[in-house]
Amino acid sequence: MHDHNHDHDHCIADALSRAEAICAERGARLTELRRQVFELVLDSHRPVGAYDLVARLGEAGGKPVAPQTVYRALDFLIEQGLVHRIASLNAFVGCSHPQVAHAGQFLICTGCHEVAELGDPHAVDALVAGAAAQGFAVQAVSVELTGLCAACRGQA
Amino acid sequence: MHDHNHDHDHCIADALSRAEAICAERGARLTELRRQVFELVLDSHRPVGAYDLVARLGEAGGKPVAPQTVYRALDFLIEQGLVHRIASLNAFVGCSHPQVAHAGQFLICTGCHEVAELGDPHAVDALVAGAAAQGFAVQAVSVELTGLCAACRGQA
DNA sequence: ATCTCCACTGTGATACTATCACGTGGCTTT
DNA sequence: AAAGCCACGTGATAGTATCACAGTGGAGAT
Repeated sequence: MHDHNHDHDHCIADALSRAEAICAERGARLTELRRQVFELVLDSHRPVGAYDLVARLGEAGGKPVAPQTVYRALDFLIEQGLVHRIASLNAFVGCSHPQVAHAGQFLICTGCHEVAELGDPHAVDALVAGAAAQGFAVQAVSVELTGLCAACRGQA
Repeated sequence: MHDHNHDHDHCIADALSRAEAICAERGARLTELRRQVFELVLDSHRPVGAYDLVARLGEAGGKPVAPQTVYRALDFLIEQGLVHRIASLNAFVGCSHPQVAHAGQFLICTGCHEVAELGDPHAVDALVAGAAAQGFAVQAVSVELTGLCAACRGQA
């Protein structure tokens, strides 16, 4: 599955504490709802649909939650750089390195549906430079690579 | 508007004749419907929503067209490399260089909403190489840069 | 201590995007 | 001529996202 020999519980706990630190530092309010949504997004390394989150919150929390509520929480988490949106999947993933601001570069496996981040500032710089050469001022970068991860390649 | 000193009518006619040549060569059938959809997509250099196309076909063609019909035509055009899908906008644009197969790299202007293509194979190669270094086999690449084009920067 | 404001959330409706499932007709292939 | 594939028609439905308005509670000001 998604186990690349890592302690996922620890991974989640770690991300949560980092998130708390980041929000505290910025004066952003990581409310209970937002924390719950963040936890659910972190639950796997797979992208999660907004309506999946709606459903899971309904199961877990007792009282059902409206889509709007989830989208608002996601907007917050994305603003804080804790969550990324995968445009090509209409889905969301937890960020692996929320400390440093960075444009997302995602490796999306069609086999196991896991998503990894590729931290290659050089390639992004090249893209931004190329755009600048055409007079284009880049504000946001979205790089999404679809394919097969190492584990899934092995199985095939 | 979107006029960077180019003859847009000629631009469309040119794209159409190239499309016909490409399809003929491959034995792909560029039917009347598909040609109409392609023309509408080319009509501006802005991304067009599928339902925009549905509406415009309804106005122009007389008999209303179902979404499914448009999506099928778009699927065909994308397969042939004549049209690209912009995931971050859920919209479609005509391809500038249908002759050569290429992964799309798009410059999306938030000012005028025009989309240009950035043909920088080097940056893409770097991304693919970076992915390969993690054992990831890339099948498809999506690069979308949002920002301000030269013209819109000038106005601001 | 109270007031006030504003950010957060609740709630119902609605818009927008995309696909499923099934049927029909035409053109190619044999 | 028969078989079969491909494009298209059609109605329903699934999936994604936002609008508009109302209530609530906490942080800071007076």
